[in-house]
Amino acid sequence: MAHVTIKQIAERVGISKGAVSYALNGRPGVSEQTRARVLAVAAEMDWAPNSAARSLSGARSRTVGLVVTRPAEALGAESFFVSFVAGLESVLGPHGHGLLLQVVPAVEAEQATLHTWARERRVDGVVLLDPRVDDPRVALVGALRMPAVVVGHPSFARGLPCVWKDDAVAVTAAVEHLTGLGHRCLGRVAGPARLGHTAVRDGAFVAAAARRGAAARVRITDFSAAQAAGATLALVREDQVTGLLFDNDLMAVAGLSALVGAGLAVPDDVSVVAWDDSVLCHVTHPQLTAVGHDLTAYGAAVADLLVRQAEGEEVADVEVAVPDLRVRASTGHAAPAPGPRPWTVPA
Amino acid sequence: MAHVTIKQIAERVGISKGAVSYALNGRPGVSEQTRARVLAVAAEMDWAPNSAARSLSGARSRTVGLVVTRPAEALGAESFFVSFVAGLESVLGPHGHGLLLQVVPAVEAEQATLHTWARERRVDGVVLLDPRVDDPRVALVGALRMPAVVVGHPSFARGLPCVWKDDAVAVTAAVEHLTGLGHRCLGRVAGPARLGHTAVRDGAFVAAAARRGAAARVRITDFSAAQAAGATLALVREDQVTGLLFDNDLMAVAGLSALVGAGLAVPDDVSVVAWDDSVLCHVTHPQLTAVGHDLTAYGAAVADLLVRQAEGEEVADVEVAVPDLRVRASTGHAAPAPGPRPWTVPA
DNA sequence: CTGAAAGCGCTTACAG
DNA sequence: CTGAAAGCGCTTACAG
Repeated sequence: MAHVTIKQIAERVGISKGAVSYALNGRPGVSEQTRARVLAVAAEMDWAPNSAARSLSGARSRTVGLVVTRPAEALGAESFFVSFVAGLESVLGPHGHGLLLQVVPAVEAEQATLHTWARERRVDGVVLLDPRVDDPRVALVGALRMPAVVVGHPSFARGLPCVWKDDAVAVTAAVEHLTGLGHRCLGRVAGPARLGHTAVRDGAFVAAAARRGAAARVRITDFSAAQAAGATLALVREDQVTGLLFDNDLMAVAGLSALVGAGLAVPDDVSVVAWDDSVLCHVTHPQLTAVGHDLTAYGAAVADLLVRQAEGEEVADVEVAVPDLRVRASTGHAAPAPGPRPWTVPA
Repeated sequence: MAHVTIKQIAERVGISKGAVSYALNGRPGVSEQTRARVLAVAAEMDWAPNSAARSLSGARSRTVGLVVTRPAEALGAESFFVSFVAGLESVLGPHGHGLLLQVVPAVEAEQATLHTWARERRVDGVVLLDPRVDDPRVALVGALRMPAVVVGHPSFARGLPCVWKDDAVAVTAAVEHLTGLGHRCLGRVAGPARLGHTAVRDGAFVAAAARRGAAARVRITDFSAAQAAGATLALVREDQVTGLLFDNDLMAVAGLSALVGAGLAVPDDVSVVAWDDSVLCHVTHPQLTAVGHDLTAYGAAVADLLVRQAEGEEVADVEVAVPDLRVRASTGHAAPAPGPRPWTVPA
């Protein structure tokens, strides 16, 4: 049963290989009767097209590539990852496409991977995660003439098709939630400055706070738990912040722990808002208010755009649903009387 | 520069395509002088072998497959995932192999994927994660004559090569740590019973507790945070457990939260030991004692075995380092006087 | 040491 | 509607 080819099907049915190919691919050139017979025999023989042969004939590999850079960018995205990939697969699978995954230590290696994939014709297109400011990958895939979809804001895609969500609106909702609770001094524990979405969120954060007459402080981190904890305590102790917005769930959990460890109560002393709303937000005490989104739908939209683009279709940018704020126990009213607090005294 | 083929290299150097192939693959049949010239020209033209053509000629696709089942099994493995895959890639990349990833909703779909990959000749071999008791995939890859490596204990691999670590020894170390602190009644929050490693760990847990004269209770869960929280409270309230061992980090965090939410202190009332020791264990308060292992090395060992097997080598099972216990603040001395406690009164 | 040729399993113009 | 043939870009016996 192994290694069934169209040649064997052709012999069994008594027609040429070419006719078998037409029948199998639903193209004109064979009678419906012949087509039905071919399909039946192929199914009976458990035939499937040899992917290498198909790629070599047509131009397509029926494979899409995804490079994940680790550790910095990816660490924060661990919870992101499985859901997003599941979304990709929900579209790729039914189209018969595979997902080639590469995990690399740094961004330089990512560019080398894209170059190699292009030269080897391994993939029909690639997903570009976490676009950076002046991202070199954008120019690279252009030079390689490689179909690509940027997962992020159009301003970072510079002409490449992208799938994006409006983080600015979500940040604004979080800020208004906190100011609505009476918080007058807000802090944001952000990811690396070179990431495009950091810039978008920072800008929206500062603007939204200003509109509400609240102070806004941003601290940049590398997504690590240690830096998240440090930034959290610095914001609260040095900047008198009482309401915090984090750039992902893991940092929010790390920040929560740091606060509790410093003798501060959440939400009585400080309110905490996470970002992504993975299962982590449900396993803390108190549970975390979070900006949440549908990662699976996000991945599906990316795959859809990529497949259509690889098939030569003209595609336009896609905006998915705006992330929404899911309020839980980690956000509460600010203390009525602002002013010096015990913990502002140097430890 | 696009679409460079060996034909073009042959023309440029002035020899046949066959000779170019020999030179490029380091095979005898060309002079060293010719080989050097070919290599130089290939590099200059930025040539790389077309992967489809190479697969079609030889039998190899230079691709390895990994199927991840979601949600149940995979959810607990999210933190597991990126490190393990990074380990796989650290070996696959230098060998020029790609990793084809599929995320499927259930185990039936996983078998369909393996079948499809075999028929399409998409992969040279597959990684089988989370072996189950009487795992149907083991028989399937045998029938498909598909090279495979089982990530788990030899008793579940039934003849397939496997990479494993001695969980029983690690469980025993955790039990002895807890009994050494004076705990006389231990609980284990386990994953699904059908998973092979659940059986191994359950058995070691009960046996080790018995050797120390301690009581042992096991509660099976589906890896969800909700069931982990429920099992934790049931063990403590109904079974008078004071020392807990969890099957992964996420469940340990969920259990910790449930305990704190129920007014219990960790480690003063209950000690908690997590499993995997991902970053999650560092972002709780208190930080979690955990059984930890080197996931990247684990993945690298799997990839090494798979590549060697796909190349036709006879391979033997590989045992990687025994997971070790990393003691932190979540484990402490048991209350000296056992007996009824306040929280055993029905809430 | 080198060249000419067949073949891997498909797809796709091109004739009948 | 159908068949015979060329071609995708490699690898690999087989002759010289």
